Amino acid sequence: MVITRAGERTRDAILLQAAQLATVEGLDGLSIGQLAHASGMSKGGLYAHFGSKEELQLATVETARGIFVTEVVRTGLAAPRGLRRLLAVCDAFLSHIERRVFPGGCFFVVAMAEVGARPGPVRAAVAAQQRQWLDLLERLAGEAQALGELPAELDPAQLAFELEALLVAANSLFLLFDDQAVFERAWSGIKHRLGATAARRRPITKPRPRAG
Amino acid sequence: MVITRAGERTRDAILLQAAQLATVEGLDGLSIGQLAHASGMSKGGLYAHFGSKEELQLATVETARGIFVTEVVRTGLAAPRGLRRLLAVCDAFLSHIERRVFPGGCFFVVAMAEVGARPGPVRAAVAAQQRQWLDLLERLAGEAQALGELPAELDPAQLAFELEALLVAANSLFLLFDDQAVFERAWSGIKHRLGATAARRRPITKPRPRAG
DNA sequence: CCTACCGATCGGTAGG
DNA sequence: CCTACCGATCGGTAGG
Repeated sequence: MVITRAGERTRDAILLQAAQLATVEGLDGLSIGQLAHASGMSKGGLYAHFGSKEELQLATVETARGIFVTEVVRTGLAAPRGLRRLLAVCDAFLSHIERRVFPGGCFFVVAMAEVGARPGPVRAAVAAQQRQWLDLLERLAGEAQALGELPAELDPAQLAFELEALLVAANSLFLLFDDQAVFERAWSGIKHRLGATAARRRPITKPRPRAG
Repeated sequence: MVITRAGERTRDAILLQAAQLATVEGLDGLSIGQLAHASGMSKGGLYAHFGSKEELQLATVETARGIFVTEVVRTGLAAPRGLRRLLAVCDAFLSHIERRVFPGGCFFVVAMAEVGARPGPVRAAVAAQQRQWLDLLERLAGEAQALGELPAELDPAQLAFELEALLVAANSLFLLFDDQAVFERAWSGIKHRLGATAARRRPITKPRPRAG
């Protein structure tokens, strides 16, 4: 099978739409017909790219992972190694929520809640991403420790759990209450836990308006 | 309209089913036909109790709130006022997850993720419950403070945010990874944050097996 | 990538 | 509380 460059671009555009829509409608609530319409295609056209809804969901998770890596991981890793890098990753996470990179907040928070109780390939894909994310936080905590910027008796895995908890809480309560104050709460908790005094960068891009 | 006792019991049974199912399928994924079948009724029979799907969803949120109050709030409030009561509420929350009172974990975590980006009556109902829950944690933190069991300079609202974050993270990661170790992580974070040394009660009821 | 179609199920209603 | 039905949409397929 020959995959043309145009075909790839179409596929990418569909999956970008899918990742965005899934944070509002859910990975299951997102229907093929709805996605086809949003992409300006026919349903049949979509099935030329994805053989089944589950295949589409898996490709959507993979696309969301790519966006997450670009927006959060790479942005954070640009900071100098150690405590600053750990803080920068947390900052980048909060920033991508505040800027509404996904209209419904963190893609993986929505996905976790949706497939958490439904074993299968989609849950496995979401779990793998979450595992990598927690491992990254743990590794960065360990590096900060190695540089003497965090107490040696801290458990990096425990720290990763607590940072993840604060970040996700900010995401969920921001969406539910539409109140930016939760970012201050999360950041305050993170600083307190890490014994740091760093200030958050302000988002550069303006937050996108909520879809009516 | 006369509401018979039998009618009330039927309604309660339907809503209990709905609350349980919604934690797996979602409030939207839960269909009227599916719920009718699970309740041993016809679809038409369900519409005798609820005029629309949204009405059913609102009644389901209310039922879930009732279960949450019984399982978590009342259980926790039975402990003596102060730090012990705050810890008991957190313990009761973790226990209701561990015992799988809802098959898909905390009802309101699922609901928040689902309706967080979709304004409407259902989101408002979920937000109201969440507001009450955070207020409860804040009030209990304040009481512990008044008794001198927590430092006076702590912000009770900030504390409530952080406790909620740890509890919800335990819920989500427990479901995703099927690993009870997250309860220790959450409890460790809670104790650390509160400067407490309390041990968790072991769940009395055996965890229910996962639905295949 | 399209049109045209399949059976199944969706939320909801009529009439009893 | 039931049966019987409505139009719309679901995931998916055939054939081009």
